Amino acid sequence: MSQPASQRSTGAESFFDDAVEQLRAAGLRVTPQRRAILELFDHRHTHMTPQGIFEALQQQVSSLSLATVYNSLEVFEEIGVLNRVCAKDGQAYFDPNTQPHQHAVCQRCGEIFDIQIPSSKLDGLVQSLCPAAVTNGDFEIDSVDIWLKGLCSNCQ
Amino acid sequence: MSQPASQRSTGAESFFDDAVEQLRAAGLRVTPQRRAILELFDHRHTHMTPQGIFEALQQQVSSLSLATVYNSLEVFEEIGVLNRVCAKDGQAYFDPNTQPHQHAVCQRCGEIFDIQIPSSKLDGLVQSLCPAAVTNGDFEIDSVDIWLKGLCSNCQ
DNA sequence: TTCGTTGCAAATTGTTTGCACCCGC
DNA sequence: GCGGGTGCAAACAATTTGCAACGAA
Repeated sequence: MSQPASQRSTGAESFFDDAVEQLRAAGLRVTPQRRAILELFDHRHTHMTPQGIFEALQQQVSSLSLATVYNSLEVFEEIGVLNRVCAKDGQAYFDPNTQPHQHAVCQRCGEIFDIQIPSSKLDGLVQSLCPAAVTNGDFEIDSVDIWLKGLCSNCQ
Repeated sequence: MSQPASQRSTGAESFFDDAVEQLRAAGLRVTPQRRAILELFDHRHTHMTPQGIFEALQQQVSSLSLATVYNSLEVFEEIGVLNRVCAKDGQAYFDPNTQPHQHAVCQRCGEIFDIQIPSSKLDGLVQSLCPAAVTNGDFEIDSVDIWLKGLCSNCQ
């Protein structure tokens, strides 16, 4: 199958290049720290916590501050380079996949996986939930967040 | 419509009575503090945070400790009297509805509403998601967590 | 009377903030 | 050089824990 292009409106090649471009477009600076965080997401294309990012980087980036990691992640979220994902463990995970998608969490290892649900299927779901779905009268549904819970292939 | 019975295997009358019965059945003590928390859930049948419960009760229950609230909630969760619900705001909410159900969150006021989705419909959804839904090969789906995001009737 | 529970305060954990110094543009 | 960014340490917020006193069974 053809790999889905993950670029945004800018049309850059990779996640990293695209992110740098969006930083510049927003008038923000491309610092070594931000570069390092983006490169990390470019290599491991997974969901990571601020703490995890910090630990992964403090070896290579001398004197990196956890506060800077938080700061950068917030910036990345604001310009749409990363998505903040709040898992049930109370921690914030950041996701380089900014396309609409859903998640599956392994109940044993805690790893978060992306799920691509065709928007048509999702729309159908929302439609089927709409009528009298919410107990308290009419609730105007804006979006749907689906979390599958179970076991990943490694933990089964 | 007939109101759905919310009792568990014990067959008690109200949420409060049922909860007390389950406490005793588990060999745990029914203290004034635990009673107060259960009564609060019995009156306001909604989702509450530990802090919110504490604030609601410290007026009537002299010298109630926040630690006790946390402690009691953990006990209630363990014996199946309450469900812990982790919302996106990072806070833990506790839900007296222990039947399988889904949630809708108002993006403005933050209130959490229960949604009753027929299990047949939910099964259908899982079925439709199962085949090749998860990017990383086979993921063994155990349960599904659905969060509708939007505006409640009050905030529209 | 006994042992589960409570209250308090201190410890943890995740995240934010204030501020002087630094460096990308 | 300017002004945004960084690092550090302190501040916060949510939650947990240690321990002596307490009280439900």
